[in-house]
Amino acid sequence: MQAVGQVTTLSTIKDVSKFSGLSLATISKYLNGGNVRDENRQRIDEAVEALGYRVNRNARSLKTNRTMTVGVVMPTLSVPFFGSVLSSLDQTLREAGYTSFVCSYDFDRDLELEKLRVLCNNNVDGIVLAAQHVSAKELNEIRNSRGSEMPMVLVDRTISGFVCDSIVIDNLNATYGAVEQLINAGHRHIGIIVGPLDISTANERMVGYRRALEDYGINIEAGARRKDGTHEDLVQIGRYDFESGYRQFNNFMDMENPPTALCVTNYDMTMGAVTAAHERNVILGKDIGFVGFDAVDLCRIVSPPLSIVEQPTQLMGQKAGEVLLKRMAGETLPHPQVIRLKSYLHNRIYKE
Amino acid sequence: MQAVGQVTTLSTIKDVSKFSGLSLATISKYLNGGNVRDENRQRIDEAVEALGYRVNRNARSLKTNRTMTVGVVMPTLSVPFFGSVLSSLDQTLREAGYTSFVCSYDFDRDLELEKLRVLCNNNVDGIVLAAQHVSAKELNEIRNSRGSEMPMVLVDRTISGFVCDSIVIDNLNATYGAVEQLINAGHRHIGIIVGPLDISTANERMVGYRRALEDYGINIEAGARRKDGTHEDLVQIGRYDFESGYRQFNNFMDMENPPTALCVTNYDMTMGAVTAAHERNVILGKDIGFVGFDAVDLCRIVSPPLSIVEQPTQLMGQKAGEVLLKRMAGETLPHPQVIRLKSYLHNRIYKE
DNA sequence: TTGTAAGCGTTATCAG
DNA sequence: CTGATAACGCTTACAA
Repeated sequence: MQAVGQVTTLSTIKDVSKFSGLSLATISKYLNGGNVRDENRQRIDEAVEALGYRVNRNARSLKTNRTMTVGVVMPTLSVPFFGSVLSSLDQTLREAGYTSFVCSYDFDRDLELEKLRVLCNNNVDGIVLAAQHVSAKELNEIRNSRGSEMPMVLVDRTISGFVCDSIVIDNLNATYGAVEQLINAGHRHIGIIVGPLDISTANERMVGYRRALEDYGINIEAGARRKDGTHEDLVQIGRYDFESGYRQFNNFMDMENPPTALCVTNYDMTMGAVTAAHERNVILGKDIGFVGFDAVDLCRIVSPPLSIVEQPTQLMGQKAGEVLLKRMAGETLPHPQVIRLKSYLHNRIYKE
Repeated sequence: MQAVGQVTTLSTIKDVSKFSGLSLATISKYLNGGNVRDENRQRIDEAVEALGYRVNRNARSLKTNRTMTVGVVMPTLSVPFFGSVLSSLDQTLREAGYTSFVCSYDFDRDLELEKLRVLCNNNVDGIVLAAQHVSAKELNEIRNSRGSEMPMVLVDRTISGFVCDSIVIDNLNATYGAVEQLINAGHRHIGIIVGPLDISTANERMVGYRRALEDYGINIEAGARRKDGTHEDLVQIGRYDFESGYRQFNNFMDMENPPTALCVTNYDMTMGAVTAAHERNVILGKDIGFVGFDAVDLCRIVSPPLSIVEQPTQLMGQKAGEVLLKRMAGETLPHPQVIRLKSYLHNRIYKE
């Protein structure tokens, strides 16, 4: 090592050893909860305090093969949904002594893979992933890219063909229930704004919509024709963002024969739709039947109040943490552990 | 090592060495961009491929004292503002070969400190922090808790007394400009909803408000009296959340002598205020002068359009990355490097 | 260009 | 209970 200025080199166990006159082994043992003579206990404490010693977690990890960290990979950090999941996930893991590090792949395919790989190389003890583009094959490869199988839990979104612990919402029944409520309120001409169909949640939500209509004997296409005679589609596919909700809502309203009710299937799109409705002076719940997603704040405040599907984000994070902790502790559980959480329908019927 | 089941133990350079018949040194050198004979190049590539070798970054870090990772600590991951900063920050760092790991302290004081400490112990090469509760003394301690001074950049929020590179908004002039515009539009009785004053941004925004009024010779207290004769305060302190904006807006409207114009100083509070206004049938920009913050989506869509202060979140993340990269590269720059970014006032004057 | 060997800061084994 | 000592997987002089 060269002398580079006045660098106060970080103190190690070796320094603590010199300072206290005890051996490395004794100190390490004590620092890891072992028993030492009371007198030595004090000497070590003093030395640690005096030198400002802090364990080098890299060195420790190299030796123990554990980092006590968990990697979390999310599509974005700009939407409240994931933030809320993260918060309870982090807390659950923290209570067990783990730290979680979050990465966003910003909806990007390559980045999704890269982030996962980097985490593995950094030796996290487990991974929580809200997956989108990555394939079952790639995930298997990643999971086996180290000695023992990397503990892994999928949240919110799953990847078809990839057998893995996962915590998801019962998306199918979420939209089923929402649409059913609209049907019960007398609607027969119901539209839906869904997300990109390569995302499992979007797919499932659409299936729930279709099934509800089927079960009640309603033809999706019925009555939806454009001026030029072609069919109008009551299923509008958005990108899970504000713009999509805004635009697709307007698309619906501009139809020859607009739906009398609408189901909008995530937070941002719900915000977009509500904004568009406000702008057009369409009163949701009154002029048109409406069920949104996630925007629970909003439904309390808008008048008349909106019907909203609420997803248990906190619980999702907590469950994900719990399952991951078990896997990391090496508990043998049936594989995969799939937990499908129920969403809650805030049902607000409009009354004159 | 004991034989624990069928664990395919992860391959190391040693394995690559055996497989290829070359020495550790040669392989390491090649893997780090050094020159080897073409023939050996191939043998190594083959071995790496065959064994699925991946470098153990812990071991590497132990040796090199670099991890090529950056720790980012934020108050929350549930608001779009930080998500947007993170996105460009991550990209900037990634282009230089660094990976960023994000932690949220969920507005919690203890957690804020803990996250910083854990990151240091994990040997990140640098830290980006949006600080709130932590003191200058604590930050100095953290910055010096290792050999060389830990490169560190503050974003959005600063800590008084802590000398550090920081990328912030010119908050003072942001509200100054906003209030000035309201004054120019003829308002003399102007209220503001600010955030918690222990957050630097909130403080600065309030100062900007006060100074604008002073400069134009307007008395803040003028005319604001409650029914019981006490003063009403045109400065309402919220918590930077939706609820605060909603409630404080209503507080203002319920005053004996409500302000004729309002400045609301972050995204969530702006959303709350807009919602409350909508609910009360108060038309912002027409019935009452209004300038919000951050909610650029909204101002495009609401009618009449809102005046909004837009913060350059992307640029903030990018600049933070750039400064941090320089520090991590050991460039000698004047310390501290403080970059104060201008916000942009979307000025929408209401016309009948 | 290649190989040998030392050492990064820990933990863990095994005598004392 | 304590203390030498050998790893952990990698990088890096230095020697060949």
